[in-house]
Amino acid sequence: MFTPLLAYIEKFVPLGNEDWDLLLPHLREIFIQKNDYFSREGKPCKEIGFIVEGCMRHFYTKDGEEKTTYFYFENNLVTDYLSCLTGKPGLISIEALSDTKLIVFPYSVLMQLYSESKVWERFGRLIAEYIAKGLEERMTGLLMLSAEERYHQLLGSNKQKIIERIPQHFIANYLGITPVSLSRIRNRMLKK
Amino acid sequence: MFTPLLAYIEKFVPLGNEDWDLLLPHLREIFIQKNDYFSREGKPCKEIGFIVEGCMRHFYTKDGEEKTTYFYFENNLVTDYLSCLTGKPGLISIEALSDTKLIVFPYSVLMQLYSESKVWERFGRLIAEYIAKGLEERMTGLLMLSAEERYHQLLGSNKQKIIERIPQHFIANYLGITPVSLSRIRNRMLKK
DNA sequence: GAATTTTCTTATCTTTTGTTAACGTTTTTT
DNA sequence: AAAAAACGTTAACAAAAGATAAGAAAATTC
Repeated sequence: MFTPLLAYIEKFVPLGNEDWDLLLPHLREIFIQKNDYFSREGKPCKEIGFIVEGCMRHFYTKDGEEKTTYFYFENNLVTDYLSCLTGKPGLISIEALSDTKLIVFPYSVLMQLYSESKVWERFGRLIAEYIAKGLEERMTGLLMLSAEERYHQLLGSNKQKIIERIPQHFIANYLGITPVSLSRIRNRMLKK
Repeated sequence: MFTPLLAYIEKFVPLGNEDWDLLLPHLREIFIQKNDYFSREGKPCKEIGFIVEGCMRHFYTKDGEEKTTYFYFENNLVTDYLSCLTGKPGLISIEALSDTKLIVFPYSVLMQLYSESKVWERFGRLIAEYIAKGLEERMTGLLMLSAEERYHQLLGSNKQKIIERIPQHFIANYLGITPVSLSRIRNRMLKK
């Protein structure tokens, strides 16, 4: 039942039975319906989720409008990382884009594991490095590429599933532009 | 001689003498003159630096032009983190903006320490988390704030030293705009 | 399956941003 | 100290992006 999470973790570190058993009792399976929330702006996020099925969007609110800045898919962790790390209320919300099945556990448990086990501490480092790597690539893209180039990059990436499932105005936000601009970019592409 | 680095590390983890002694033999003090490089695009970055004095810029080249995207100051680590993590050639260069005094050590040594000592592994996690936090905040700014808002934020931040020492066209790049646009923003501010 | 809502595109207008170039100032080099 | 290079501002024009609204298509709800 929890094996997809185990497989994910083992992409980072080899887990002995005794290590896995430290986490196992704290795992729960939950379901979040489409349009319901995993984490809400203003509330501290205290859980880590692993998406077994479904997808979610990460967005913040500005001037009353929602701006989607990230997506989460199957076989990936989902959390308001910043809120977990700082313990402060989250600046963003995470909402299910479809009915979603998750494995969740408290961040406090993970912190506990960091102290108890060398393997888990290493996992914590590798995950943080993995996240930093992703953010750095994303940020470089925002600074050095035009919106059009970013869209092309997105189309050519392994994130192509984004395109298939996600409404376009969310993708526009992800690229840092308006839906109208994205529509124009798509239009231009057709003509070439 | 190396105490500023020790103090920096101890902001993350308490270091016993035996932990510090693992790193100490690998530390070197180096000087990089203004306009010389710490790391170069196309070459793997294999060293971590700690700036004792001076400052540096992090930039990439696009269409033959340099785009500055980050700055490093005293009492902070400097490295091409992405290149260190992946082992691949760096996409960016790091150049001294003034004569700079650094303490450096090989990334390979740090990785070795991660395996040898629980304290160092924890340090690696906390540093990675710290970097991820910074990147996330920066990226959120790029996506949810206008260039003008970002400039105001920069002025009001603890990074105000950036403003004092750094040529404005570098700051413009940092904000993701052209120098001309930044000049207009500044002009508008005067009139208010 | 009809009605409603959501999503995407297109058009128009406005604002912002980029580009290029000129000019004065400051800094660096020699 | 003079010459050269780098820097910041401004202006004029072009290109891109935002705002708004209208309409068509698709998806959802009832």
